[in-house]
Amino acid sequence: MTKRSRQQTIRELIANKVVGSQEDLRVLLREAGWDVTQSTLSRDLRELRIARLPTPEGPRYVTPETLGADNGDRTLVEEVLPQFFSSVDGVGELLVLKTIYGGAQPVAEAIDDAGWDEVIGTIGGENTILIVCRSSNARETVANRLRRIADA
Amino acid sequence: MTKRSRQQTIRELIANKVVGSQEDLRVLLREAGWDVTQSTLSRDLRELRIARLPTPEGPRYVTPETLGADNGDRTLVEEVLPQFFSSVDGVGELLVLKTIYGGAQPVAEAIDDAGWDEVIGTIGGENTILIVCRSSNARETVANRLRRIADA
DNA sequence: ACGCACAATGCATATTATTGCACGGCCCGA
DNA sequence: TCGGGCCGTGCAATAATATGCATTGTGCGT
Repeated sequence: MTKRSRQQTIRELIANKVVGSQEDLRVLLREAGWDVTQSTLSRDLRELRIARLPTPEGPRYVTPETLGADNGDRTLVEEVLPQFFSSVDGVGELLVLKTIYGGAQPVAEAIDDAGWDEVIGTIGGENTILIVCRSSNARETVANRLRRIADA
Repeated sequence: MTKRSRQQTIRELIANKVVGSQEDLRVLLREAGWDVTQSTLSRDLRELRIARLPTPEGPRYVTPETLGADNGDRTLVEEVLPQFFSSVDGVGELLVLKTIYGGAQPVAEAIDDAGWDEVIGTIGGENTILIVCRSSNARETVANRLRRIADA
């Protein structure tokens, strides 16, 4: 009955159901025994810092934790690189790829998944990825490939 | 002029400015040389998976990546290094800088921001930073510089 | 018990976002 | 060269969200 428990319920609903609008949420809450207006929900969501994320299937409310984790299913280098790419440079067998802040992790993962022969492994920080290549030559190849993909 | 570059610009704007509405974004884009309608932005934001997060100061658009780490303080190497420095060592073009626990991230960022020519890139973990230098020689230069700054 | 302060909420409305539809440009195959 | 399909976009209508203001309830000090 209290505001706090209502907000707790909201958290659970958001985590477990598809909530596309505050009106959706209102209905779910009614089934759970609460009856409040959309205004209240707007304020609740703000206090809970629950974000609204647009998706191909329409808007969805998500918790910040989910937001970080749910980067969708975009694991293709071709898809993710053009969005995050900043620059590429290197020395010896080492390639250093820079991305916009927060982009290193997803891009590193995508490169890993690509399974390129020239690449031995990757390490991603916040905005920098270290790519260890098989040779200096391989480094050039990969660098060029990355540049081409980034420009797509 | 292309959709992709526009979306790239959107990402940067979202990352660096306070964007509270699609109309805000429209204005910023116009200053950057694009002129599109709010409808288009609605679609762009969906494709970019940029979320709208309610805050006490009103709604804000944020990238999923940004959500986890909100650090607005610009930091100078001279400021953070003496505070966190532990040791520096290396081999070949690689420099390994150790800091006290938790210090790697801010220091790595500060070094990035410094924009030293000898440095190709940095990756920070919890208490260790890997610095990729342009050459073995460059590594020496940087190592000495770091030591000097750390002692200040 | 009274009255004040303040949190919580609803109501009405302002502000924002989404979307159906249509149109123009482009690329491709015949 | 001529369609045909498709992508990107604007426009306008619709849907959804945020908020100013009023009201109610609750606790507290006197």
